[in-house]
Amino acid sequence: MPKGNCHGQGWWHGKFRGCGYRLTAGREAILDILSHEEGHLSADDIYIKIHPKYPSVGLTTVYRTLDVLSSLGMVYKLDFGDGRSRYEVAEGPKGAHHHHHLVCTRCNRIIDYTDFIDDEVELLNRTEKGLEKKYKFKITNHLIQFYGVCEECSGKA
Amino acid sequence: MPKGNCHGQGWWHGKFRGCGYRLTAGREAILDILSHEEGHLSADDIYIKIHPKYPSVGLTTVYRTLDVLSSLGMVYKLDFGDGRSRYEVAEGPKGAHHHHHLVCTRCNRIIDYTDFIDDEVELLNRTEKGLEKKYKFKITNHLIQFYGVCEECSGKA
DNA sequence: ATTATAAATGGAAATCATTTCCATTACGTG
DNA sequence: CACGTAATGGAAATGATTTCCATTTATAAT
Repeated sequence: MPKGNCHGQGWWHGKFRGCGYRLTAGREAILDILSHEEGHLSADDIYIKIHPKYPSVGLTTVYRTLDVLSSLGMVYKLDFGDGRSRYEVAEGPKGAHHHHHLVCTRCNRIIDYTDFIDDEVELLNRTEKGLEKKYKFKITNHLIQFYGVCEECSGKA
Repeated sequence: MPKGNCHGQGWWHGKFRGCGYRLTAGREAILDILSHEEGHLSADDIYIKIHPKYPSVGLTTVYRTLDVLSSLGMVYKLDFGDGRSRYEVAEGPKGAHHHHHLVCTRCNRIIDYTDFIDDEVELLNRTEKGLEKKYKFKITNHLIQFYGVCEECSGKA
């Protein structure tokens, strides 16, 4: 039983079982890495991190699991323009705080920010309601990213 | 001289030349397609559309040109999660109207919307200013997308 | 106009993330 | 404990994008 786990095993377990998925060792390992590691991991990053402890978990399984997690809404699949998908745990019941991303187009560094999030979310909710009505579109999620040049890179001119 | 061209050749020309790029036939053809075609074209879409008229322009050149256009900020490179990049002309001096995207996660249809854009942009500008100061990050661009299920797909249940 | 030079090109081959295939294994119900 | 189905791993396939390199072309200088 991992300590400091901000999600609570019960949640994963319930979500999986409820949708007819089985909670295997590999899947737990992947979720565990995602919720304990900082940053925005690619499938390969996760594979590498898991491998020492679970050498039997293959890259294919990592991809498959990330798909499942993503379709369950437990994980967000992100694109920062570097040619590979990146994943991060979604906010669970007691989960991570809502945040958005600043993407440096020079060095590809990602900064998570939570500033102004309340205003953003408030506006987004309003916008979502309006869009849902107008386009008869059921909105489940949103993405906001700002692109630009980070402090280090702008120093380097 | 294309008619109804909402960008004006002068702009492209100036932007290219000013940055030391040469304005070749292939590059013009690509920009032309992008500014006259509806939708969010992939590199291959563009290649196919150009090919009948410019059979000598290769796919490699399409990719290269899109990179240049993208780095000049004349074209946005977008990811809608279907495994290929999509491109659209950025707003030029007299260019296309600012809009964001609704992405259907079932059928991958994209809806452009301009509703609520003014409020969004107002908030974004405020947020950008705050973020720039706090993170010493020079913001050049932003991305907003909503994900969900479109009318047709929710009918199909 | 002519030429020199560096940029741009196309086509084939290479790369690399992701998916597919399929025979084997393991979960969880009965 | 046995069964049926979901899950697995590893190799091979796929498909978008990039790289290579010999050839062509746009542009600035003559």
